[in-house]
Amino acid sequence: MADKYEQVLELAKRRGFLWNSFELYGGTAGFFDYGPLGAMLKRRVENIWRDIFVINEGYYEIEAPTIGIEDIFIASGHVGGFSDPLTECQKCHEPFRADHLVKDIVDNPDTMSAEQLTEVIGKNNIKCPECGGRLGDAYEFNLMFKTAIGPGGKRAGYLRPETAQGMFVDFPRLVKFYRDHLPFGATQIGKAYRNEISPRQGVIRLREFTQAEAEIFIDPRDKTHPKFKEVADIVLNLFSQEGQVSGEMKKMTLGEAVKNGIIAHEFLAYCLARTYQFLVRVGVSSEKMRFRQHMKDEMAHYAADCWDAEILSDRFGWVEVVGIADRTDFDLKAHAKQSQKDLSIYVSYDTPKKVEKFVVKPDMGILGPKFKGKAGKVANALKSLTSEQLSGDVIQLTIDGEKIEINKDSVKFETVTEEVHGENIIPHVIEPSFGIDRITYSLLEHSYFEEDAKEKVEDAEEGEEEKRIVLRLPPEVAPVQAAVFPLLSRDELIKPGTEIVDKLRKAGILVAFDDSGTIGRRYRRNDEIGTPYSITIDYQTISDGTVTIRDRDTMKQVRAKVSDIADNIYDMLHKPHHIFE
RNA sequence: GCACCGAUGGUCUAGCGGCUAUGACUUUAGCCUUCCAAGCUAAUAACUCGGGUUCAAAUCCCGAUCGGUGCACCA
Repeated sequence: MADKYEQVLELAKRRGFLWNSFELYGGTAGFFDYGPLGAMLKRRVENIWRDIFVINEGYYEIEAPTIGIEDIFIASGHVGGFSDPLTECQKCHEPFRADHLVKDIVDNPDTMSAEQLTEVIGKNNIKCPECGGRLGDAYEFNLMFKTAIGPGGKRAGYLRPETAQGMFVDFPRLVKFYRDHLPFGATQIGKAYRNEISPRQGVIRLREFTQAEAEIFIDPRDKTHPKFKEVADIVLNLFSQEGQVSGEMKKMTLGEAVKNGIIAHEFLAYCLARTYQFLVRVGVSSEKMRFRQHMKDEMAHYAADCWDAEILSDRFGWVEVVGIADRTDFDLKAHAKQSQKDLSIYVSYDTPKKVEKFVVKPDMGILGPKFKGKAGKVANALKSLTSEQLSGDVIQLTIDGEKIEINKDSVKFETVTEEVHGENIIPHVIEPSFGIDRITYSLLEHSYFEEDAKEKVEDAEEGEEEKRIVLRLPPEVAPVQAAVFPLLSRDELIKPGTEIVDKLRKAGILVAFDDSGTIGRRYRRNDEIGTPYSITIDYQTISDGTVTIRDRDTMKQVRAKVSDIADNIYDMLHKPHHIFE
């Protein structure tokens, strides 16, 4: 029996949503093309993401290169950590995970370098598990695609394995753009690349994929969110750390979840809410969606909390489509270290703090001429003294083994109360990271229905069952937004049809015109690509200037005036079904 | 990557050493047709690729590629 994945992919291939890449040359695993309808669908999904995160949250979008330089990925840990140690049999050329071969001999093979692993393999005389041949030196197989920048191959470049680093690297510029004010965020929608050893699961695991990521920089002392109230009552399917131990999912409001400490803080919970709204809006079923918290050992050591949005797919089970993490200051610190640049931001206190400070002011006008080259050292020595040590008439110092006496007139000191208005901190980062391809596949699967069509039509004949394939895409994401059909392929009906097509196109609506075959067939053709509205021109159109508009999901029809057809369709794309109610 | 299984028009499929390679649906052109695909006529369109065995290979053998399943892997 064909499962849902098979059905969806068959439709996707046939109608131009998804194609295996390079099919002409036999194809290559891990790559997919978006066909005409798929590319449009994906764009619409991305634009809804922009509407939520860029327009409504105000996290502007940037665009960084897809190739990164080595420093970036040394800082991010991808050069060192984003790899597996392999060793190859010299005889049968079978590759093995080097750390797995020695796991019975040493305690923590996953922390060992390739050289160390080679040594262990040599000392213990480990042979190829397949043919008993000698094993070669262990080497790191990095999951990043490597390339060379410029001629000569001297500078290494890597295809980015995530879009996130672009925002981190631009941090100093972003700080200025947002005029030194936390919180702020930047987003990026773009391609990322991972040279998977063995990609399977079709469109779920790709070697080249599209990510939509936001990096939101917040003040670590305040992880509340000003708009949290708006989302506190949203109920989500939460699969917490505890829940995973007991095997229990809980429906809970975000307000409760934060209050009970299940979600670390408001800001993260807020991101979960917007993620939920995004996924529902593009057509993922809320019934087949959950938020799963990373287990302690699954989370990166620096992460404060991490939740994945997962969708239930027929074949693959629960699939991660979004990761939402509080990454703390890890990334900025790593880049600060690697680049030797200060990546902190000055934050003001609500009320200035009064700080008592002991200040020593050596009088260089006296010390300078007296000590000449040593004056600097003397001054520094004085600055480190306490008020007791400075309070005598004569102050004793030892500089370079030499005893020096200084008159009290040469140095002034006092305790002052200073107002401190703020401090430099390294922001924490909240990172929602979306796998656009997986989301696009998910909504196709969740929108795919095969149903018995006869029940729906009013004057249907009893008896014969007939299958109708329909993609119940939200009108907002449907690639083709309206279809125009002359009831019969006759000139007197075709002409008003093409006029309506023009009208709709001028209104920015993607519309298809179809006059081939029977009307029923044309409805079905459009049902299976999710076209939400079909407009049919009949003889009544000629006499009274009305057409029928048919709703994809209910197959109901209403008559509407040609004169305001563009407004009507436009409204319905954004406020679904209203003229059918 | 390994092991097992598979690969025939756009889709599904028949063929299992000997043909001009089945059939259905789709698509296209035309006819018919006043609202939910499969009425009529016609057309287009396929043996995954490379070797080998044989007088003869879609069919048998080997390899590659792609796909599925299990193992491994999965920031």
